[in-house]
Amino acid sequence: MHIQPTFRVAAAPTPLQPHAETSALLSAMHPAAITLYAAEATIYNLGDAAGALYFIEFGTVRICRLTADGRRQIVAFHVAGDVFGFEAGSEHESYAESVEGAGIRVLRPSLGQEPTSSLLLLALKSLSRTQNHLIVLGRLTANERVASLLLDLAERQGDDRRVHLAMPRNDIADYLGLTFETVSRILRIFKDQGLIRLRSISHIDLLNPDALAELCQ
Amino acid sequence: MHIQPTFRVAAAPTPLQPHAETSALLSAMHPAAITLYAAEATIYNLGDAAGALYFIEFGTVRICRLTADGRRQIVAFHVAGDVFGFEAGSEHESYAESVEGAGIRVLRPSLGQEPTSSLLLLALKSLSRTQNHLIVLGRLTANERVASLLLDLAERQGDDRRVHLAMPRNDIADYLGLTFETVSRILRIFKDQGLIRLRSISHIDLLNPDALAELCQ
DNA sequence: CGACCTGTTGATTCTGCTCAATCAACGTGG
DNA sequence: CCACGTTGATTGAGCAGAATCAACAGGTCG
Repeated sequence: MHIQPTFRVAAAPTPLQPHAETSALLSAMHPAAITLYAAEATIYNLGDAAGALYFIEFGTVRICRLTADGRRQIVAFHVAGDVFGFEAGSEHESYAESVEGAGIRVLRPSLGQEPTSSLLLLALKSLSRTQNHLIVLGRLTANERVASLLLDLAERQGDDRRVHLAMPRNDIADYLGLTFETVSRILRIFKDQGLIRLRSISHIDLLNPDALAELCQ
Repeated sequence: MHIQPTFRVAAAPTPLQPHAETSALLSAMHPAAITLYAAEATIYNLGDAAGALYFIEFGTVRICRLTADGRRQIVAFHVAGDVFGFEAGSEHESYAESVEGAGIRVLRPSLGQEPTSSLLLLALKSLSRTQNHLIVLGRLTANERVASLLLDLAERQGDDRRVHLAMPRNDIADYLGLTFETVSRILRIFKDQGLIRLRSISHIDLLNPDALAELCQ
């Protein structure tokens, strides 16, 4: 097991039983042992050879793309149970970093093997999620974007009343196409409206999920 | 061959030799005969049963998603040679319409068949394209968005100096996360700057592709 | 204890939206 | 053939939402 320095787990590791297609994939692809990544560690970089997939045991991962002048767009956040690393070409067109500390299994494809249906399904789910995010970036207001993120995280974390924001404000902004100041302001607005409670900087109670859902329409 | 009423082809049909993975897919999936669609015709709708894929012989297709209150986001434009219709679940989460008249072959999956690698590759290319569009919507200015569309269309149409805008301004706006007035204004700005020439409402000459490329960084 | 980093808050600016008028292209019916 | 209505595109004026610039607070680490 490879351990990176200054490892720190922000949240308690929450192992998660994988979905049907994920466990099918895990058995088909001979997963490696868990590699531990420190917070802010690079998992793969722009231009790295693609092919392997990554299964998250615990922690949070961000997938990023850059404009030529360095503006960053976070394409996706992945959490425990997710598989990421899909790439159409032979090189990664994005880079992946751990947000908090994370534990990840590398899945290496058996050479010359035809793809399984579970692999295709995972790729298509990724596509569906990404398409959905296009609506967020293209057609929702800043308020609606933040509300949709809170609800999305709540759903993925399996608790519809409490959300753990593993990522800093800046990451949220780069995911939602906003600035971190705007994210901060909108959280405050939601607080003032009694929609949320800021238990701590990274823990938020959703006091009125329905009103939030109403918002992101 | 099924023919829809009031068929009209805006541009001359341009049959295109498919890429390697596409032709592999075509032979593997027993394509149906070409169906002709009139302009603005529905190819599949929200909630329709998914599973089939669609190969474009000629014409342009838009894939759309809606917010709950009816705002539209065009998730992708597809042109001759493209395959679309991928869906993770059993129902379509978006709808597809012809922009101009279009000729399309339906590809029906052989039941119980494992996916081919060419199918996965096409899905991953779709994912890559969609991720790239996230940058456009999340991090580019209005000028940069329009410039990136012009260059993208030029590249896909195989002529780096002339672009055919098959879709109305409103579609461009809903693809780029703008309003149609803004699209119109920016085209005028580009014209005034000598970057483009509006040969007609739907035909644009790129007088300075490099400057446009500079723009979208 | 001081430096640094993240987050919050305020003031101001500006990009792109909204609302509105006008125009051109096209089709229809008198 | 021309008047009229319709639709998409262009252009203008004013406004609003989010960005930018800036100051400051709180927590963490050396």
